[in-house]
Amino acid sequence: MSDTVAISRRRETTRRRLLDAAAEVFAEVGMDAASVETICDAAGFTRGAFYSNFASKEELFFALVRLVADARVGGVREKVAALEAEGPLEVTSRNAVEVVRHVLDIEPDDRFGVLLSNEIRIHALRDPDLAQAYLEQESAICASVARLLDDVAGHNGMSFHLPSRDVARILVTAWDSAAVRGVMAGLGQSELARHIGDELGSITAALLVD
Amino acid sequence: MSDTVAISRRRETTRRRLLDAAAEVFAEVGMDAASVETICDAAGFTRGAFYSNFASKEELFFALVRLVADARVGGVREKVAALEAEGPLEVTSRNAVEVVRHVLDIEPDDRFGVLLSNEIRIHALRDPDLAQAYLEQESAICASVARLLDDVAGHNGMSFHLPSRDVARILVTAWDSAAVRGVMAGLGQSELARHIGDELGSITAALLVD
DNA sequence: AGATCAGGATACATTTCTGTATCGAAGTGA
DNA sequence: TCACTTCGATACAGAAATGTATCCTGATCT
Repeated sequence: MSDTVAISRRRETTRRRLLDAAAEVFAEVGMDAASVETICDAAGFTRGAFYSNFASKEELFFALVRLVADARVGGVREKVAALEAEGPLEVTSRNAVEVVRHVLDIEPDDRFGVLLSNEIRIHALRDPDLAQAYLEQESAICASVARLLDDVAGHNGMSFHLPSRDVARILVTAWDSAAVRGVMAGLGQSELARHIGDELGSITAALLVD
Repeated sequence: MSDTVAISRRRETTRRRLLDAAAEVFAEVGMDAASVETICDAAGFTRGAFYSNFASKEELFFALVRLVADARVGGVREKVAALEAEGPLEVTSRNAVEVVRHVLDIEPDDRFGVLLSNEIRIHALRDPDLAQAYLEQESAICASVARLLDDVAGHNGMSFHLPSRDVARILVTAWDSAAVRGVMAGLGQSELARHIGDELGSITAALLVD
């Protein structure tokens, strides 16, 4: 009995290492340009291990998308919960920027994350299953952000020019596009974060009614 | 003399057909998943013609990106100029939606266009040269839109909560993301256009100060 | 008309990738 | 300790893609 357990454990870590390596390779060169062998090299395995765990590169990609989506959504939920637990945030239209910096903190995306999520995005544009997963993920994230916005605004007697759900979507969208521009401009980790923060801050301020 | 002219003309149309076919194939399956042969089939040529015109698939891709970028920027400039030539647009915060529908008209992007521009985008994320081209294109488009916004707002004694350049960027960004969501949701041409229009309209209204 | 040449087609050599079938090592239970 | 199982490594065959070298056609000029 402990037999199968130990064995599945090994299998699990192998799968995981392959998935991690694949994420990196996919981010770097894209899913289509990545060969199975390249992924295996990066993971420190041979193709034997790969085909023992996945039927194809596509199957691995699907698994990876699920993993990433869950991680993202979970991460946002967590951070939002943490923010709310810190007690009511003090906000005025003046320091809205600071609040959004907190929201930004939700996902300190670096180059790697931006590349990976855009890789997922383009494949979701072509595959209905992936599209659904992508839309659900985005929707879940927006819902979390919207809740946070409601909370913050409510505790400060403020509101937005749009339903919080729309504001959330705009912010998430702007965050993504700012990240893309930042990566293209070759910004490093910290510059990237500040760049995104500034952008989101000014948008939030503009959408706030006080 | 008319020799070389006629010959270059044939060459030009061959190049063009290859570029058009490539655009379609790239949009459909992505640049990395597209084989040179597939592109040639789509264009009605063999690989001989291809390698007689391009050194590699990458070179063709670069040429295509330039073409698309120029077309986009030019298209936006044109439509904006046309809108401005129609005379001062009447705008109130009430019909801001309608004005933005005009702005939307700038580029009635269908599924094909969305796929292609996102394909270009992800490669630009990985290639510095492409990145520069991409950023310049976006910048040029935003500039046009910003001019239009200034014009419209000026003629109506209104302004925005943000510099028009920022508003333009937000709108272009939102437009892109709405298009992506629409394509993922499987919307057709007309639904897609309305979806994007609604989105941009409400954002514009929210950012308008009257 | 005949010569010439550009440009696309054909044929070929090479590389790369995939997927499967088989092997061997390491860990586990009796 | 010995048989057994699992799982990753190795070896192999086939397919697909690339790039080049050569051929062929049709248009142009004298």
